[in-house]
Amino acid sequence: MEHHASCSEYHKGESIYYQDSAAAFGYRILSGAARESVSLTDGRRQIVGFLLPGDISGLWARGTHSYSSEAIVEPTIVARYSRRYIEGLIESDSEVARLLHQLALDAVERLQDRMTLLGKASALEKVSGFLLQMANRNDVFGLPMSRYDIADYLAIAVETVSRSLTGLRQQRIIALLGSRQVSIIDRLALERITGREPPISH
Amino acid sequence: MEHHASCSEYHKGESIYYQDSAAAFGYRILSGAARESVSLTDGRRQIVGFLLPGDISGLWARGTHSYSSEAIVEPTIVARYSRRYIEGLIESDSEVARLLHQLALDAVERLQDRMTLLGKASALEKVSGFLLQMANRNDVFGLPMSRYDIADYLAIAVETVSRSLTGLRQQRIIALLGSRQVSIIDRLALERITGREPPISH
DNA sequence: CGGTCCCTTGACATTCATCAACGTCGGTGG
DNA sequence: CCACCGACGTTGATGAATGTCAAGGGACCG
Repeated sequence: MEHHASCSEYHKGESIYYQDSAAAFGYRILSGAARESVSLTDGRRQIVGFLLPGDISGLWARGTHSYSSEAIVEPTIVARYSRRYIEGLIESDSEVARLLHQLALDAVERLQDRMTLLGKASALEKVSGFLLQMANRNDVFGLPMSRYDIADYLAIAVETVSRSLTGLRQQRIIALLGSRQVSIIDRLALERITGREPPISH
Repeated sequence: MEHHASCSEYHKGESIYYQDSAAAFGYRILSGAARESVSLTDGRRQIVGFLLPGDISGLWARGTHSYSSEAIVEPTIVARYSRRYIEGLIESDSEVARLLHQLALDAVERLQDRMTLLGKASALEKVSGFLLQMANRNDVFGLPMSRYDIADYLAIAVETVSRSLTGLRQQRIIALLGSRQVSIIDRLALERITGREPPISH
């Protein structure tokens, strides 16, 4: 399948694809990071997801992309696959079909996680949940995106993101090594803030 | 496939499946309605989705259900399918595989809609967007769920839902025929609110 | 009746968005 | 090298939106 892919390098801020454009390709981030966003007519922007290395994008849209996608680190390298080709493969190769189905399930799972994040009541809960999502078992990790991106992702103001982070820092729940590097000191406290209930036995 | 299904009738408030229980079955609502919810440690509840007749549930979870599901109207009739059986079918019947894949894509689409709803800034925007989602081409429709359910779905307080609705009613954008029946009078105004605008003054 | 939901409204408290100012960092050109 | 600039991040002050608390009414049911 790899020889049906083409790789491109994108600069920070550069668009990978545009909202409402024909969804002819699937994309896969090889290095760097990107954001998927919707822009509203009044200039507000809603970020619907971040793409990290290994992540797939553009495969679930029907017809046209619902979102646009832009690189957010310098540089970001992306592989592009023809969807027509992929869909042909699905028909002929049940192994590929299974893989694609699995990827769709992954997408559902991530969307559900994101939903429960947005459903949180307070800004502190949202930020804490976001950090836990970004901390993939690793207590120290980098944030490739800006505070503005985080704000638009969580649907709160930039200032509130900043204040929540300094609040967490002052309580020694996290430490910040520079503004884009986070270290979780007290993971339990973070999880308590987000408030997911432990399993109930029957 | 139908003879591998079993139908059950649920009373209002009765659980169809439980959070963290083994996801052994897929479900399909035949009549009535249900809600999918997560309960948080502090007693708050987050509703992640409503299930209306024809809707599918439980097929995307891996291992255990992330949510619990309860009937919200009296009575609610649900068909239950063994997932093991379905997964066997996927292997052997590419037609079923395609159908299931399609259903997964639908699920992604609905989750994305819901996400953009939650991403809205103001409560009025959320409620308006919710009404538009429930009004499926039909300007007059019923709301099977209570105000509390709507509140937990949109992550706002019950009182705010109520106030938003009376606000819309006072501006003659909607009419309420009893508390569970809505008639959209000015769909354009609703869409304008959802799109981007601050509250309209009177 | 008397109880229990469900819905609405009012009064008040709190959170958060907004506006404004300032600091930092990295790049760029004088 | 330094001055300047723009992007980004933080902090403070303030008002508006919304959560919280309280009360009451209506529908349904025993």
